Amino acid sequence: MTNSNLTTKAEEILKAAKFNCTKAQVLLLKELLISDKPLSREELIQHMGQKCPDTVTVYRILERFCERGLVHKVYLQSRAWKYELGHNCTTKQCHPHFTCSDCGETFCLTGSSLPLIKDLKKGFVIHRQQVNIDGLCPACS
Amino acid sequence: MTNSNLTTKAEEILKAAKFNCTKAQVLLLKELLISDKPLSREELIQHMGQKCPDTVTVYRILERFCERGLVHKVYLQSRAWKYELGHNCTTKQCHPHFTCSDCGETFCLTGSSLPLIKDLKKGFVIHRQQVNIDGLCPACS
DNA sequence: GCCAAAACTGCAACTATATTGCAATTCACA
DNA sequence: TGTGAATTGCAATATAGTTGCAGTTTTGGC
Ligand SMILES: [Mn+2]
Ligand SMILES: [Mn+2]
Ligand SMILES: [Zn+2]
Ligand SMILES: [Zn+2]
Repeated sequence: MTNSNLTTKAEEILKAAKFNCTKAQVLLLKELLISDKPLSREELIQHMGQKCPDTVTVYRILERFCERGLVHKVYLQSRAWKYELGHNCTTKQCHPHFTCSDCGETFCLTGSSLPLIKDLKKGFVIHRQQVNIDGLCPACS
Repeated sequence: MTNSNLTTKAEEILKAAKFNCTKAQVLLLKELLISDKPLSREELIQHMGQKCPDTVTVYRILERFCERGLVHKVYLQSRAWKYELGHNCTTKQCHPHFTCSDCGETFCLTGSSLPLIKDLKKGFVIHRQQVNIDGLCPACS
């Protein structure tokens, strides 16, 4: 996809979700669109290079995106939160993630899934089920 | 279980895992033994009261316990890590956790489980699978 | 295109969480 | 009981995320 097509796509997504097409939001969304794994604030900032908005702005954009479900936080071993688009997830279930204990790399297992948990006691309402697997990746095993 | 029995139990566990029975390690392990959910460093310190060891010591003990598998870190929404004994978990799978988006309470779903993920690409080696569910607890739904 | 209101941004200060270095203390075990 | 190894406390430091506020950009109506 050309950079210009990518920009258009990002703008369309923002409009559809009723976000303003500010430079910072478009730039950040483009990074999320081309990533094949969840990214930390730090990683996003590195990828965005010189045009990168302020750290605080990055956090605030991510928070806004999360509030409306455009983006998910993924809770992994790393101390820093990671963020990814929600588009590979069903209503109640995110695809599983695999993190290598050795090299630290995280992989999105978009092809795999587990059933939603059953037999929850009365009164529990599931919003989203996340699966995280620790282990060794092909490069490290 | 009386407090003295609990102490004995903690000491036995420590010895079995080749840990020294220091005051701090016994005290901390006792807190983990009586908890029905994963606890943060902050929560552990509050529970331990005046006899509580230094914050740094708490972190270091937890780290040592984790290294040898006595304790697991649980990765939840909260920014602070949470810790629990590994004794409710099988080799490759921890019991699922449910965290209420409203009140923030975390529940150990020791009665439920999901199958281990299948069809992982060649070369991936699973160490541990964690399942985290966000939603509403009975009190909040 | 121009304007006002709303949304967004950057900077500085701040909070929360975890780590490191090092000297002092405690523990296991002979 | 004495000794080396393991553990601990304290102070300093690092890392991750938040808040307040003034200034800028964006949108939507004209
Ligand atoms: Mn993913
Ligand atoms: Mn648990
Ligand atoms: Zn690896
Ligand atoms: Zn609740």
